[in-house]
Amino acid sequence: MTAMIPTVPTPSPGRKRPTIRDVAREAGVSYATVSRVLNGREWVSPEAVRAVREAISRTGYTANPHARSLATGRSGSIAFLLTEPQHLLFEDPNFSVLLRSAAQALSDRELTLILMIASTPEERSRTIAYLSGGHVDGVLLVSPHSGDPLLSQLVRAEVPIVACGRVLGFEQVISSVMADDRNGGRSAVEHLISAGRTRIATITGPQDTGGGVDRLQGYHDALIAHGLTIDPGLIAHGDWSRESGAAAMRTLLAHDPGLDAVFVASDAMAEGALRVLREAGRDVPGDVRVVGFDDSGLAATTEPPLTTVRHPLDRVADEMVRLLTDVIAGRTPLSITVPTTLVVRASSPL
Amino acid sequence: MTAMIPTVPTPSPGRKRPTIRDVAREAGVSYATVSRVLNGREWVSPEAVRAVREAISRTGYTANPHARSLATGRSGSIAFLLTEPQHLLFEDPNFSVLLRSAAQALSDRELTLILMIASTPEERSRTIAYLSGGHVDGVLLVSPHSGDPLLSQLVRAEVPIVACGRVLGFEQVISSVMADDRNGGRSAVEHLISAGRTRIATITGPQDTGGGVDRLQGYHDALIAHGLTIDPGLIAHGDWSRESGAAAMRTLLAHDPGLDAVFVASDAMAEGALRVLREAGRDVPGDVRVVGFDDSGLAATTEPPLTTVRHPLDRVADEMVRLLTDVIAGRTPLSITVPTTLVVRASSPL
DNA sequence: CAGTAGCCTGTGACCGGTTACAGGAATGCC
DNA sequence: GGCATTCCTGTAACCGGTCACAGGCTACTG
Repeated sequence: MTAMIPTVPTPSPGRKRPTIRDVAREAGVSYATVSRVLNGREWVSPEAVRAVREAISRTGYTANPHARSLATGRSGSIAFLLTEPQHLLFEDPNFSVLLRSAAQALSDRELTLILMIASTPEERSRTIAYLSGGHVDGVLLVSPHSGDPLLSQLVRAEVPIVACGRVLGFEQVISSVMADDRNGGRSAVEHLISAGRTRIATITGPQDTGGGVDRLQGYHDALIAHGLTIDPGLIAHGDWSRESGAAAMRTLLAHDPGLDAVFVASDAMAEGALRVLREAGRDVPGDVRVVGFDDSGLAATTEPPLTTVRHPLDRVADEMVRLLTDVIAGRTPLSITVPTTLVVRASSPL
Repeated sequence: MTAMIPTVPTPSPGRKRPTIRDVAREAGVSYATVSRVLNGREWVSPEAVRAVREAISRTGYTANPHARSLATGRSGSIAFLLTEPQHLLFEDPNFSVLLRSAAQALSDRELTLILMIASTPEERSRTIAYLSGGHVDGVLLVSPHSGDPLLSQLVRAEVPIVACGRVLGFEQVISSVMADDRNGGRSAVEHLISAGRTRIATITGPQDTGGGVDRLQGYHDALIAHGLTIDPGLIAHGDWSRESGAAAMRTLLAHDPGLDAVFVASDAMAEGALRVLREAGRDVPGDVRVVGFDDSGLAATTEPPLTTVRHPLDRVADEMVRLLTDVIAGRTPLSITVPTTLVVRASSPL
């Protein structure tokens, strides 16, 4: 398929842009007819269509988006809202990938992506005002924490929302798309168990996020299913960042120097954990096997490359956008789960 | 400064949003007066101001952005346009940092950031149509290549633009903000020279970008200033990506196995180069010193940590936004350079 | 006291689309 | 031929703001 790039007949500079009435005059029809041709949902005679089409290309007309938004009440744009504290935002390639995929999915539907970052208090209040002010048709919410007051304010303002990840406590009001965190976690730990490891630790994410809770639950599931006991001392918490992963790993090693595997709930934290293990003289995967979560860009380039659970963010973004258009159209809240798969690399080979 | 988060009195759900006329009725004034209070650039009596203020908070009024845009001809939004091929976009934390900083700078000026990614041909044509359609007030252009047809189309459409990095061939028509690439490159290479290295190679960026050309020029400057000869075999080209850096390093080693230093024009490429050097059994910095460019998030975590030229992207983003508002206001094209500094780490210590 | 300058306010036109409504022309059917 | 139906089109109202203009009121000046 050769992509024809239409050479837009730039409206002669200086003069102001042609309006629908200019086109109408040029085509010898009324402006309502032009509008009808543009939207194509009402009956228009073939000749009129042709005349309008020609007039449009002759004048280089493009619709004024603001006028259209005013008349229809839709803006054609969607906010991509990040609420994580600043330093986490871009350390992990995850956000970037999700952003890129969302941009693509929206663009395919002729929607535009407005990026909003609400880390600081002023940013947050500006964000609320903006979003409830009707600037956007809907919101894509990234990794929200359940206690965040932003959530209830958005819900109150009745802005259509789809979140990435389950929003604890808001399952009935906020639609979401999540990876199958629980089964992903379970399969990661089962992989470690089937390699014969028995003193398996985990570094989890924040317990006020769906991913944090569910991945830990998967860890429990696997241990219990295989008759292993759960040692609270082998469970450490992080905030998804590298540094928190490193710190958690230090804690775990202090508690049990003989642990022989770790399931880490994000690749960024796993990267920190690997660093600490290396510094502590442990061989990975010989002494300690490590499995991460996300299969982000990092995973292939850590030392050693990381076995991890693939979190299909492109799929997630796609489903989020699809779901959001449904929610905008009036659908009741819904949660969608997309499957995960284990990607085996050197940090825990087959 | 305590950040007061105003509790927006959400307009009672169900009923539709109050308009300026509702507020006017409530306050007992005409709607024009309300508009005046809102914009605050005309004389209004103190009592009227108070009455309107109260009516606004009582009704929970917020202005309809589309109506305002239609009337004023300004949208209040800026496009952040990425034109790099997809795989490069998010591998390098640079883009993310620039994006984050730009979002911040725009938000401070009550402008919103619309993210546009134009990698594929359809995306490009959609982008052109969108941008020349008057949806946005201006465009922030990231690392454009000089041959890109998008450039001339945007210029033709008279969209206000500020680019990140010099746009070769468009210096007179497109404003830009660039790091001091040439002096940055020069200082990097002088650092290597002062460490006594003499067979200094370089891996440059694309030669149709300002950064690519200028950083290479800095390399030339330093060698010439210190009486060293320029060996074309010690100059290799990359596309900013890790892989291209690795490939270029292999080429260089093949040409001159005895080279004792490399200046790499981006950290991502430097990361690839370090990997190849390690595989080739070279000690860094013992056998080969390496200096990168950008001081991106990668630099501190490479093995060994990378000495690099700091590219102050937060400053750059800030200047871009400031300049763009000027350009929108009618300023003639202008180029701004922000200084760089050398950050010394283990890959080429003092 | 007339004239004028400075405040303040309301009316109405306008931005550029969408869409309800009414009506004209052509066709089909009795 | 009369009438309903279907197709097509134009007029006008509307979306919710901004802003030019005209005009009223007060206060100051000569």
